[in-house]
Amino acid sequence: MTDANATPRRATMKDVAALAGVGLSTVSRVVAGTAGVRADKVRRVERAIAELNFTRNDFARTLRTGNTATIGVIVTRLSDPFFAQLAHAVQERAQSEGMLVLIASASDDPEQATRVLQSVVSRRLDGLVVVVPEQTDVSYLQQEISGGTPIVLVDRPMAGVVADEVFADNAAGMSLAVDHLVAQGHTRIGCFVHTIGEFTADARRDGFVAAMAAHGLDADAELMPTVIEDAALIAPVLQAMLATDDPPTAIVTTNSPTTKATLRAIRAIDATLALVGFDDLDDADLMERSVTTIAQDPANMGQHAAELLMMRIRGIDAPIRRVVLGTRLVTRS
Amino acid sequence: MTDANATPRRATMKDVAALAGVGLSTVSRVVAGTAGVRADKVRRVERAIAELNFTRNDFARTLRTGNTATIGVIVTRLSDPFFAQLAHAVQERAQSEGMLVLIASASDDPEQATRVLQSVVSRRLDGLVVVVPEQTDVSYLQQEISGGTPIVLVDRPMAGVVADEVFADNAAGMSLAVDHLVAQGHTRIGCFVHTIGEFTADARRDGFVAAMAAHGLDADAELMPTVIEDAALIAPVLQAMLATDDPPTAIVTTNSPTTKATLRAIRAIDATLALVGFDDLDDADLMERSVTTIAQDPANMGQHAAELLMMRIRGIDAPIRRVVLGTRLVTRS
DNA sequence: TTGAAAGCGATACCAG
DNA sequence: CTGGTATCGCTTTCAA
Repeated sequence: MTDANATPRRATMKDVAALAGVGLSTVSRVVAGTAGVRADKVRRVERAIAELNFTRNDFARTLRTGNTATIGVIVTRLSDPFFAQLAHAVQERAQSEGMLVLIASASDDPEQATRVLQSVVSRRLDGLVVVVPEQTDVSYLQQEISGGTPIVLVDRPMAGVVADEVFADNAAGMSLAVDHLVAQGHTRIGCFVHTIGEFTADARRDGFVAAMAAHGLDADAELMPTVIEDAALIAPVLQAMLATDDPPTAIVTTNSPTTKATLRAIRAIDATLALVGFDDLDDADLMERSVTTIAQDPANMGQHAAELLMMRIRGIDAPIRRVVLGTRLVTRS
Repeated sequence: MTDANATPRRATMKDVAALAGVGLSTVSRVVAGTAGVRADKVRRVERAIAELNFTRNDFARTLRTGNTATIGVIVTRLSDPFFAQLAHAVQERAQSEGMLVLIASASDDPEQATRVLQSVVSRRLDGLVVVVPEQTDVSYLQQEISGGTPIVLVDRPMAGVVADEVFADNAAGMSLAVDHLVAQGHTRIGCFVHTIGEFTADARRDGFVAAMAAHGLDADAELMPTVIEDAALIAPVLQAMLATDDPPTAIVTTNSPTTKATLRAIRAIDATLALVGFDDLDDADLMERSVTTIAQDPANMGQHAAELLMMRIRGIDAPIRRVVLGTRLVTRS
């Protein structure tokens, strides 16, 4: 209240020590909760802390001790609910261990992702959960790992980085989708692949082909276009497919934007088709057309990633682990 | 590569200086990009940096300079898309200024929110964007503000904290909703309020009442129940309303979970009703029943919050500002 | 232009 | 039990 404008310098342990009439080390002990300080001194220190409104400077502490009690989560786009949930789960888990989580959003642009990743890495956090575009330059991550900073890769592997990993079982998921459709009598099934040359897209596409083969069915390349996640572009492709002699009666998609775009395309050209989408859709029950989906569980992925990281941070020296999480068929008719 | 297991100590500026054969300060200057170092020395230092794989320890830097180049964003739940988008927008804006963003998710539980908030505050970041449950204990935030850490409150005010604020114009939004329905000929309009005693809920409810009054219509208390965001609980309430002599022909809701729950309730009891929901719905175009909404723009809110914060961080000493952002009627029939 | 040296605020080892 | 004191790694005068 006195000296209202001049930003009052924050109290340090030295100030507390002076006011309490004890040594600096004693204050440090009290703050750290170390046992072995006489009760009356503890009280005096605590009173001084309250009076001066002291909070310890974590930067100094970190500089001295080297640990940050913080883990970093870098996801491609936080505005994507999948990643938001993933990040949230990591945070919840880490928090229960008293750690803080620095969440950073990297953007789809590999250049920018590299910068964000760099700036997080330079924070020397205790561990990192990483989901970035596959083209991102992550060469220095390996150095971090060998430098002792544990890293967990989620959703997709990164070339040149050997680390613990948490992935969805993409192939099994596609198998679930195909099994479901075949059980309903479909034999001409198409697969809309969201992109090419990326881990999840390729894995799901391959999974589709394998699942079809397992049923003795042919995965016709004509029915497996790589489609941009845009209804206006999907509609003509779909229409052309349906105009052939042997049109598909069902479609499987490889991610949720594609599922939504396909739903819009189907509506636009008023087609009749079964559809199974990879990744669950929120509020699918409210949709005009029911959609069966293959649900991944982002929260579960986040928990596993956090778990793995905590284990490494605690110094457990187990071999590199790859956790592959199952998916679930959510049937809606 | 040599000495593979013993975690190699990270190189420091001192190491770089030694290898490059220059003084410590020179290395610091090169790293900081300060002008006035002879080109050949710059080169030598850079070579040494590359060789030793040096990265500056930000904690030491922060300890010395006092600024973290990091802002904190605390939101109630990151798994809520609204907040995820908000946080993402802050991050994008901050990043373009070279700042990092620490995003923390606080949970709906005020106790836990308090702890998260505390731990973020103890990080002494350059600024904070805060959205926490209204019951959260934020007494110490005011100290932070007077201690020089700028804070921006988003979405809702917090008792006892005088800071810059970014809110949606809740009353005007409700007015948009009512105007729209009245223009369609509705006069008996209900309002499902998601809770009581919270800023947004109260503001929207009051806005509804005022908007009705502006049309000379009565906002019947019977038609303004406080409903839990659950279709099973809303259905009987709605059914009872419709069974009266003078049933509503339209409903306005005060947030998106309520909108969705109401959609489900309407479907469950097969009612015929117009509906306008506060907060836009993703993929509303794919829904069985079209829903007109009042859209807030979380990204815009985030940008404004970041802008305000940057301004304060730069030391602009303007009076406290309250930014009220407009909402938009998204008509779907 | 450059280097030496004094801190930033905590921790932790050592005597007492 | 307690209090000095030497760091942690960097920035920033201050002289040279």
